[in-house]
Amino acid sequence: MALVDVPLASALACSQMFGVLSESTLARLMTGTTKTFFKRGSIVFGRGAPATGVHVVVSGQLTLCINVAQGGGHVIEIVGPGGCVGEAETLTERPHMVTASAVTDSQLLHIARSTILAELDRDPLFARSMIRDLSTQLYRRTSDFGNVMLHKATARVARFIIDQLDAQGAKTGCHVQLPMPKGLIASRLNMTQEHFSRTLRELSTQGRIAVKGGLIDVTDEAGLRLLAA
Amino acid sequence: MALVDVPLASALACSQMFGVLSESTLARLMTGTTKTFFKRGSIVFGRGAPATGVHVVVSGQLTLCINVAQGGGHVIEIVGPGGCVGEAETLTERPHMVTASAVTDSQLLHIARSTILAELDRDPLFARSMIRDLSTQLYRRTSDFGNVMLHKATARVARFIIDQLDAQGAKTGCHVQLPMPKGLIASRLNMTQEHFSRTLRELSTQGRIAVKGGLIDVTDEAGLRLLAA
DNA sequence: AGTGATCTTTGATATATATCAAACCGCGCG
DNA sequence: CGCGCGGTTTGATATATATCAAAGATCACT
Repeated sequence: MALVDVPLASALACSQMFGVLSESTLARLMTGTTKTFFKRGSIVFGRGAPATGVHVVVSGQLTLCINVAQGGGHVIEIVGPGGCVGEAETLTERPHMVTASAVTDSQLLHIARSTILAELDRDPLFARSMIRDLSTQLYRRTSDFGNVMLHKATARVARFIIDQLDAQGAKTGCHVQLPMPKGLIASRLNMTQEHFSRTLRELSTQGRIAVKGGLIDVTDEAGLRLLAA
Repeated sequence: MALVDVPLASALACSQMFGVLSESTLARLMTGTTKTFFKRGSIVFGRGAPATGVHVVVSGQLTLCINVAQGGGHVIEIVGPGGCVGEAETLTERPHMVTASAVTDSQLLHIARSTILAELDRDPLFARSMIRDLSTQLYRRTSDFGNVMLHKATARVARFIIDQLDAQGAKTGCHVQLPMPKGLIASRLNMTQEHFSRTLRELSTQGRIAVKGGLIDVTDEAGLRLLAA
């Protein structure tokens, strides 16, 4: 898979968090920024390691896993292009609690902690951007937490499909492309691969979806949404 | 229970988040701050309601619950004096995802959203404080999430007791006072009251703890810590 | 096209946890 | 003192989910 070598600045500017910043802020941030590349399956940082800074995903996909290295633990988050990982650890000066690994070949940017801290002091707009980012992540994490605690496996799967449907937009009609191997999705939903498989089957015998490999055809969106409630 | 009526400023200054701020910042914040009081069992804000600002706990205890009003849903967080709730929702302008209710009679401070936003723009130190607070919460929430996903009930209970032990300090020796009714703790640990009760019993027949009502005597701390790993 | 490596499905079984129902206890209150 | 009531325990049972084992499918790469 050939990767376009995007210039640093424009790469940064494409991300949620850094997109709104001024030219001069970006310029200063770039000082402490390095391009990094991780092959599919490799580890970006491991649980327990000190946080050296923030990683921005330019292309590819990362998983954040709890407990074990090797991406083997439970997946708690999937991060795609424009996303950002390691903020909380960088800012609290605590070791990483999660292991980040590349699901696919991934191009990242690494912004050193000192650079982040310095810029936070310098540019109020950057601070605001960071605040927005952290708030959003906290909100999302809380939401996920609730989902796992509150709903049964079927509901979690239904919700995941619905979320994907919403995220991938109406452009695909009623089709959803699973963003990664089913095993990882299962883990993200806090269930085993086997259980996930069976749940998918169950949903499809109920006529709500049709599964063709990693492509899911949502045939009864209303019903799914009801299940996901 | 008689509550001391603490002056606004010193109350604010006692909290984690606002303690480090300058006099003038506090003065400006107080402009948008009101004292509020909630009786045991009453609801501070409900899921779905728009976030009007941040609540600071001066005395008492709040639970944050997912899904249902009445404090009946799953407890995801217990907040005591010095703690702060509603930051993420206030800053992302999204409705509350959790219901906050008072476990005991509680004195709170409410800081209006506009005040928060204005001060974030004005005082970089406040912004930094907010960033630290959000990071810490995100880190904690992630940690809790992992705990629930990864560990069995026994381990979660063990960890809870250990955490309480650490939090209440060595001053109490090896005794832990449960901070709230067992049913709520069970919910916080994502299990039923019954299961919690049985787990406690199991731990005590193993000789690791001794339970006397809401008071727990930790007789084998090392063993407990092992279980909690 | 073949071939290994990875991902996925299926089946049988074990286990953790929830649910339902009832008894029990401590405690404020009349 | 006894009464009622929220909180807690206990027991019997049901259910959701994990685990183990093996077969099947898919896909990158030769």
